Amino acid sequence: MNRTMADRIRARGYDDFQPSFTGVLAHIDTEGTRVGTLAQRMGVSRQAASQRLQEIEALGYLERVPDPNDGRAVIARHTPAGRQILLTAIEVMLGIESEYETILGSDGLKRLKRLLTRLADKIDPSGALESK
Amino acid sequence: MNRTMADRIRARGYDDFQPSFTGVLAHIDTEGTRVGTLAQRMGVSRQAASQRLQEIEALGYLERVPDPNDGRAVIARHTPAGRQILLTAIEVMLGIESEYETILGSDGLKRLKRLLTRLADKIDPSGALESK
DNA sequence: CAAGATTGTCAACGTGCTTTCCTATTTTGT
DNA sequence: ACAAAATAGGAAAGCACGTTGACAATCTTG
Repeated sequence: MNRTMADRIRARGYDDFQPSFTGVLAHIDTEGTRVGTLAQRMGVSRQAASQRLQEIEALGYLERVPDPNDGRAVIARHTPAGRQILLTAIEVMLGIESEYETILGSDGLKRLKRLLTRLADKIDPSGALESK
Repeated sequence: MNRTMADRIRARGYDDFQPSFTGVLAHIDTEGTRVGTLAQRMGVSRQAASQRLQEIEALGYLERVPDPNDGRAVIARHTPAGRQILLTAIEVMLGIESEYETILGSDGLKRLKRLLTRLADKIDPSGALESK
């Protein structure tokens, strides 16, 4: 699904969009999000999150600003272009979901989501990383 | 799930087992399977399949023999050690499934599988590769 | 206020894939 | 029968995305 999303977002003119971007964009809130928090939400290391962030920043969809409350921290937030691409991504996602709904039926899709959510919540609650 | 499997298979003494191996091992039938067929089943390029095959062969779980019916082709098949590890993998998989069953209930797991299978069958029937 | 913890990053490397190019064999059309 | 085309497999290079280890800067504590 993620790959399909990336393909279609690219097809809409965002040539350099990578599958890994969806996770980043989706986990940054409107007021911006710190790198560590983002990494946690994505279930990857801070370093990995930082790398994606840099790539996306280079394309102009995000910017990194120092956290006023913590000199160590950096806050990533959407640029206008980023909000634009986010809207596109949401459209694309809804489109894909509606295709799934055609295949599974409205109830089927709902049940699938519920089952997967339940599983994801119980299993490996925050990824296998912080076990360290 | 795949990562969990690999972790547990490693924990059972197969130190060098990689997550990508599950797909390979699972798609090779008892009489052996040609590289191209395997690639198709795995949904990757022949080259990728060939690479995994070489890694697994180096560890002694598979062997590659020339196809007697086609001088171009190569057949990959399990070695005794390969059948051994395959049994382990199946045990591990059943273990994981039973954990899922605890979370979702027996009916829940069955429904989940059915929904996912239905989706997988309709979507991208043989991977986005052979569209080329 | 020194000792320790936390935040982010750089650098190096691992895994799993793709693409491009190539050889060896088989199949086909005439 | 045989050249032309198709097919099977693989080597090499590169890419996407992650990891780990080491580090400087800043914050928090005893």
